[in-house]
Amino acid sequence: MISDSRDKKSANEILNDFEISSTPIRILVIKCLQESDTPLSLIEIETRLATVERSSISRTLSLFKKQNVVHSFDDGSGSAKYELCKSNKFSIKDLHIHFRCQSCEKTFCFETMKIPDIELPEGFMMKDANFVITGLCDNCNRNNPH
Amino acid sequence: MISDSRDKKSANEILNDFEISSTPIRILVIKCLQESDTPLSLIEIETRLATVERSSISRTLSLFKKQNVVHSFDDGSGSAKYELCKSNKFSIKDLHIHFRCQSCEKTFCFETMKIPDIELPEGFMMKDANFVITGLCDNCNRNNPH
DNA sequence: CTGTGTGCAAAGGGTTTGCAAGTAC
DNA sequence: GTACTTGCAAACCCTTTGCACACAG
Repeated sequence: MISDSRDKKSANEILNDFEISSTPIRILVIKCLQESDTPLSLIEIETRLATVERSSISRTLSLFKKQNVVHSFDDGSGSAKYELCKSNKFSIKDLHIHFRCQSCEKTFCFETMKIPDIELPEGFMMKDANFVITGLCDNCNRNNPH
Repeated sequence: MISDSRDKKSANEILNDFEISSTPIRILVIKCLQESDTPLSLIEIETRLATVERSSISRTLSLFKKQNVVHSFDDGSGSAKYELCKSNKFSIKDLHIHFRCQSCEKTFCFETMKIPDIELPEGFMMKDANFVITGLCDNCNRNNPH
């Protein structure tokens, strides 16, 4: 399976690790995210998993989010995007920059580009951050010269 | 008027500058944004301008956005926030970091903190960016010690 | 038998749009 | 009179929820 070369764990292993009982839909959702090269929205997952009800995916994602199996962020497209977490413990240090192409609408993870350290004003406390750059991706930039 | 000390121009002057015809609603929306110390959502503007229809504000904001009178960004609250632009020409260099407090739900502009320069992968082109930090603001942090 | 998981339909929140009446030049 | 503005109602998009059935332990 393609995904296994990249994300070592099987869907079942992930569910075990996070102490979530294994069900067909949960496995499908994890595999779907593993096999995608970009973060996906609820509806994109639904499209890929044609047999599964949107509400079931929604509930699955809520559960995954609560348990830190997935991380969600808002890429400005109008719908939240979901990606598998690398760790089962949330850390600001793991957050990376995302890029959304205005032309092909794909959202890219720049996993090596961590969100820069920001010195907040006195008293402010950072809990989470979302840094999304929009523009043209490599491919669209070449095909749509301005 | 309070706002005029901060944003030198009157609503009418702004409309003139951007070559948008002056109407009562447009003036109200600009004043509302000038008088607010935080960016506002469509619904927050509607609440402050009790007499004006939501759809009219929506159309006004669309027009303002197109003409670069206002800038909109997504703070993760579920509704887009609008703030007046400092310049009538959009520039990535003017973009600054926003902070949303999870407790009081206020969104702050950190105008002095520009969005850091990011070196994108080969071929990618930045057109816009949205960097929102969430957490606790000074005030809520003090009142809700964890 | 009891928990949990799922599908369906409906509701919800935020925003935009069609249309017709109102206004300005 | 023509073009632009506005208000109202309805539509729209994305997501969640209520409920009843199905299924596993």
